[in-house]
Amino acid sequence: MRLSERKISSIMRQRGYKLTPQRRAVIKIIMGSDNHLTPEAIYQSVRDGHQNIGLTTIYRTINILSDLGLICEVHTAGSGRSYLVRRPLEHHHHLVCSGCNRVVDFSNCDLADIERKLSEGTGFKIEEHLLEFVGICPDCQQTAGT
Amino acid sequence: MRLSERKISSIMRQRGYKLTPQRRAVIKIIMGSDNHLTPEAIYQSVRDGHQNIGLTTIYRTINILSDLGLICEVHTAGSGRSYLVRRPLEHHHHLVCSGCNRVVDFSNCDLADIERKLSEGTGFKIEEHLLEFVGICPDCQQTAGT
DNA sequence: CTATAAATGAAAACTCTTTTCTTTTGTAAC
DNA sequence: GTTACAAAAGAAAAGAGTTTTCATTTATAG
Repeated sequence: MRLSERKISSIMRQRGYKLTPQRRAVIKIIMGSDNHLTPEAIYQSVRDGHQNIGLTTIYRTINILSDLGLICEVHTAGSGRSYLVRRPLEHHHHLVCSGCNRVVDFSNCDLADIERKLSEGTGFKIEEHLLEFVGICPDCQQTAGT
Repeated sequence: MRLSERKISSIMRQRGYKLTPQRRAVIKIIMGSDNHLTPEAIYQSVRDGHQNIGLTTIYRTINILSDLGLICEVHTAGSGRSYLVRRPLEHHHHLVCSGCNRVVDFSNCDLADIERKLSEGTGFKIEEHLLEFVGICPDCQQTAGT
C-alpha cells in the first residue's frame, strides 16, 4: 500500500487536524512531485497553482506531516531542509539526483551485517542509521553529455 | 598516519593561512575531543580555556578546516552543524553516541555491492554516499541502566 | 445553522551563520 | 630586531531559515 492524497487526508483528519484548502494544496504538491522540495519551493508551487498561502502555513503543515511520518527529509540536500512524500511505508532509503533533485527509493539496505560487526566491535547499542546515495539520473547524464 | 595539531598547523601554513593563537586554540579543542562539537561548543571551550575569541572567528576557522578536509561534519546531530576532526584520512564513516556525542570511526563500509545494484537498477551514476550510525555507547548504556 | 476550537496570515522574534568594516597582528623581507 | 603589508580578529550589522505571537477567519461537530 502506498500513500495517496486521500489516505494522507484521512490520517490527518483521524488525528484531529482540520483539512483546510491550504493543507490540501501542500499535500497535493508534495504528492505530485518526484523531487525533494524545500519549504520555499512548495510555497512557490502552491502560489503558481493560484492558491494563496503564507510561508508560515507551509512550515506548519510540513511539521505536521513530518511528525505523522508522512514525509521524509533528504539530508544530502544543501543548506536548509528538503522534503519528499513517504512512498514506501517500510524502512527505506533514498538515491538522490544532484542534477534535478529526483529521488528514487530503495528498501534493501543490507546494513545488518555492518551493524552487527560495529555493535560487537564497539559495544554500542545501535539505534538507527542514515544512508543516502547521491548521483546523476539518466536524464541528467544525457543533458550534461551534450 | 593521523592528523596531529602540528600536522594541521603545517597544512594551514602551507596553504597560506596564518597561524593565529585563535586558530591554534580552535584546532586544539577539536583535536582534543572525541565528540562532535557545534560552533557554540567550540566557542565555549576556547573561552573556558581562558582564551578570548569571537564566535565569528570560530565560524571562519571551521570553514577553513572544512574546506581543507581536515574536519568532518556529523549529519545525525540535531539542528545546526557539528564537527569532528578528521581522524582516518581514508574514506570512512561515523558511529555516533546519542548520549554523549562520542564518535567512533569505521572504514569498512561495504556499500560497493549495494551501489552497483542501485546503479544497474536505476541508471544513476552514483557519486557519493552518506552513511552514519547512531547508538548508545557502553558508558552511556551503564549510566542509563542505573 | 451555530458555536467553538483550530488554522491562517502578517509581523515580529529567534537561531544560526556570514558579511562588513575598522583595528590588530603574523609573517616575510630587510 | 624592525618594518611593511596582506591577512585575521572582533563587533556589529545583515542575512538566511524557521518559529512564535496574536488578531482574524474557518472547518467541522452538534
